[in-house]
Amino acid sequence: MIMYELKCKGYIELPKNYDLNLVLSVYNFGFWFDGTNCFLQLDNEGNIVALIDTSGRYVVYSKDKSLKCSDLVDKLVYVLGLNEDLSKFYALAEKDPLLGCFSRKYRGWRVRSTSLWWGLVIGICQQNASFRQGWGMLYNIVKLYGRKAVLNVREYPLIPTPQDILDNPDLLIKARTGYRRETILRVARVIEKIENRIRKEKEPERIESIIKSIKGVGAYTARLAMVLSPRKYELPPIDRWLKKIISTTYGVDEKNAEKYWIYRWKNYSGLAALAVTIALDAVPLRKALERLRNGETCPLKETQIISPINMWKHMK
DNA sequence: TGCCAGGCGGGGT
DNA sequence: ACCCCGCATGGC
Repeated sequence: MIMYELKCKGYIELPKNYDLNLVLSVYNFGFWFDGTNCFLQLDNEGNIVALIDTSGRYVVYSKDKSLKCSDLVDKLVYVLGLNEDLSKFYALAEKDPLLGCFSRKYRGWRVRSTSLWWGLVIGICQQNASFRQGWGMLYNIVKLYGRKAVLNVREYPLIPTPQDILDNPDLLIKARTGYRRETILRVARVIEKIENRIRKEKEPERIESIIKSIKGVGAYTARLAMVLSPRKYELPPIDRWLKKIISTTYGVDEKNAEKYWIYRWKNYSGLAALAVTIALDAVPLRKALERLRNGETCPLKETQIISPINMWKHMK
């Protein structure tokens, strides 16, 4: 249990074209977001966390009381992407057959960024599994390892640290991660070194290749983690699902899908890839292709199916 | 029941 | 550069 010494309170000035409710909702769990209040972990260990509501009122908590409030708030601003100008991305999306609707109705969306460690675990859990299965694994991992933050009288689950997982690797089996377990353990062992090597790198290709040096982490996982953690969008995480969607939508051969995607989305290729999963509710490939045929490229409002936008309602 | 998924690496050509 | 297979698990 982590207790906190320092509290910094304030009110976020919300930028134009920024939808905080959307940012907090997408790809979140019910134990972190309830529709109004959101718990955010701002570091690897959970020593710095925040509560924020959809109006922008926040409290940042730190275990170390010698830290400065302004630095803590900077972390919050970064995680929420408050300084990120995506007007170019949404301009490209406007006339796109996949993301046209998304750009009109959801242009307030930003990535809610996480640690590189957790970004990689997210990617690994998506490998060769459906959206629902992958996020089920992640839910199990957070719940089973049981790291917690105590704020006021409430407890919030924290992401297990790499050490937590190395201390009790068998919980990964219980979390139903299957053969992905070995890859998660390899990441846990080297993540600190990887982070240090990446720190001095700027080029996305270099960063990707450093991350890919971990066995079991390929282009898809490395690139997804680059989108989710350091907000680097140049390289798209393209899996079988998106590859097929690209080739049917734009009429390009599957083996040219990535090249075409980058030509189309420039330095926002990674962001666009993630946005498509939101726009199509991450439905399995068959259904996604059917929806494209019917021109249904906006997220659905119905709450029956679990989707990136409403999974917080289902996974509490 | 027996497939087959938002990957990946190893082993073949 | 390709192609092909197996891999835990869950859903259909």
